[in-house]
Amino acid sequence: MTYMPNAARPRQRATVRDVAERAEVSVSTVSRALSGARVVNPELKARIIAISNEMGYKPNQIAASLRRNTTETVGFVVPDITNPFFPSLIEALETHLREQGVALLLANSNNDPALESLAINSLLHRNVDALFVSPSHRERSRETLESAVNFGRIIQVDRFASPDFPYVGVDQRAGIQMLVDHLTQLGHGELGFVGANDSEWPTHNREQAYRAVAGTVSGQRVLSCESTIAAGRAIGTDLPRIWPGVFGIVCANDLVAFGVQRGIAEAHPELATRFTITGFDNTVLSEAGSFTSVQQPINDVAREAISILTSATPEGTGDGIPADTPPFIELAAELIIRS
Amino acid sequence: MTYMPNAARPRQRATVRDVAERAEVSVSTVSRALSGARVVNPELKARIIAISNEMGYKPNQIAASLRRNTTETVGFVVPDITNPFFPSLIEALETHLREQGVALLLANSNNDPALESLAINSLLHRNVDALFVSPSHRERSRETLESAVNFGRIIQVDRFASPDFPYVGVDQRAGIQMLVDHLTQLGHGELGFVGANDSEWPTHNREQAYRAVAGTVSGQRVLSCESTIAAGRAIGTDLPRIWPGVFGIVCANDLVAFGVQRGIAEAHPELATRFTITGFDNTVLSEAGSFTSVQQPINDVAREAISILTSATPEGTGDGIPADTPPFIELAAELIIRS
DNA sequence: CTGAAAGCGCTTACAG
DNA sequence: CTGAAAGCGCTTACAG
Repeated sequence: MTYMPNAARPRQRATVRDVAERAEVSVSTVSRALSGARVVNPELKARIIAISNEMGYKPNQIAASLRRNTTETVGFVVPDITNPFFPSLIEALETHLREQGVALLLANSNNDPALESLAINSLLHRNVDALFVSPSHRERSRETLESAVNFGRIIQVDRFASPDFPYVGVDQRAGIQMLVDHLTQLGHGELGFVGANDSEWPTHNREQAYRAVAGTVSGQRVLSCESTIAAGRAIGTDLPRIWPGVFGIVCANDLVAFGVQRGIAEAHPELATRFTITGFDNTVLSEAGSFTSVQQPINDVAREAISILTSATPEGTGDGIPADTPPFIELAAELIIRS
Repeated sequence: MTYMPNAARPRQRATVRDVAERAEVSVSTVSRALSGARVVNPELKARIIAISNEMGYKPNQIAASLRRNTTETVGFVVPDITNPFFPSLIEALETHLREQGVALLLANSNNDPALESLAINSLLHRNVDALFVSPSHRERSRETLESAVNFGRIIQVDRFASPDFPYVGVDQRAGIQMLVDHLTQLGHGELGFVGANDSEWPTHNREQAYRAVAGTVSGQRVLSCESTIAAGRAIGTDLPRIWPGVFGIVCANDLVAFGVQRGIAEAHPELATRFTITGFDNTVLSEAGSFTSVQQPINDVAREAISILTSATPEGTGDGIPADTPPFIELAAELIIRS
């Protein structure tokens, strides 16, 4: 009951030394027996393992990290964890990493390049073995990333900001092509695109793809907004006035699509059935709104991103300049059609 | 171009020693100047800071962690990151932690107590300073948690499994009361509850609250299912047959509510407008389905959970038995009414 | 106010 | 196959 600061408390966790003393061997032998890094006499090994289990010994990963210069931890900086796409991606990454005993340090940049910079540096200084990042800003994230170029293992996922680092994402253009084809087949001669947004790589890229793929007239029909439900809703409210007679709407992502759909339903319920709204990312929102969307192969993206890491050639000039240009991988997407 | 393993590469990062040599002082002085842990001659301090910046020196947090026995990292084990409630909670926690320079190690247990056990131990062995966990299972998570009792700083958030650790969540009963009152005021004399689920603390608790709060007849009208959209949808499809004449439906959470709503809309569109479905957690799903839900004070939950940590008395017997019974905190929820 | 030294708990050359 | 020793990069009593 007396005051007892942490430092004065009896040590809670056994160390290699404790195990070594109990087993009457050297710490080296304990370490080797438990890590399997080197051959140890089988009987001795068994005895050490038994004693170690008995004592509930677990190696202190921090000490091991310091010595081995590897933390078995990777960072992931996402721009917006409340966009349901990212939890799915986090889940996929984590599942694959767990198999390799790697843990995930997560940071949310809130689509703010300044916060992102802090987050990236925070994770880097925690000596993550690798850093996955979906850059918040197509242009303004670049500087932060490139200032970390001497740390070799940064992988861009889903969003791209710098050619100096590998990228794994989805083939946006093919996805947009599928959406435009789908709308056309449904009889929508006139199309429009909602959610152009220069700051984010995917929305910007989808806009570009749309302009290239839709017809001359439809290709020019583009509205910009933030990638939020609220922004989409505001536009949806006005859409029949802005583009009279246009009912085929390609949206930059599910957030915007969902908002547009709701805006129309609220302000123009009588027109709702004439519209066909499409999204992108096939999140729970497109399921919610029952609109067509494009499914990214999230598991493959995660696996590919991780494999870049493990397959990375240990070559390099040693001064931070990689031997080859970093891979830029775009995986095929799938159209998920809904009523 | 020649093969050069990592170990042979020129050291990338400056260390205290490098800074000390360049500044012609001892490493102790560098450490003190940069950490501010002790008074250092102001001019000297300024010079050291300048040199350190120039060299781009950043302390290796792993080494500092080993020495100080604190990692400035906390773990958070969530049961289902694809339930939009948890990303919101993660975001809130991370925001508050960031202010204190603490990073978040995230693990997803996928509602699986076995995975959860692995995740908890993985984070513990990484020496997190504290561990937040939303236990996957009301009963089966308990053993895992209690086996970690010698690690003092585990906080249960949103879900409860063991009385040995603090808990912060929402007042489920008050929330359910508000929902029942709301439905009654809308003229629904007969109510039913969908989504009873013994394995999860919140759904179980909400069911209990519902039974206590709804009338004698309504209180017995309870259907069990998994906490997923799909399970809710399956029930929704059958609901008019199961409970004819009952149109006021309290659901265990937004996932179930959303599913029920869709199931009804798909299978019985003519009845859809007669139903009033309510959810819980006020996620994007209740926004999506435009149904009434209960908003948890997520920011307060996060803040409260963190403050338990910092306000923890350093008392204790030193053998893992805390001086008092751990706090059990239920914060007030808010009814969000939608059409 | 500053420095020399110890030590956090591991892993891994180096000898034998 | 095993042990004694060095060392990862810090921080912090201990002396002065």
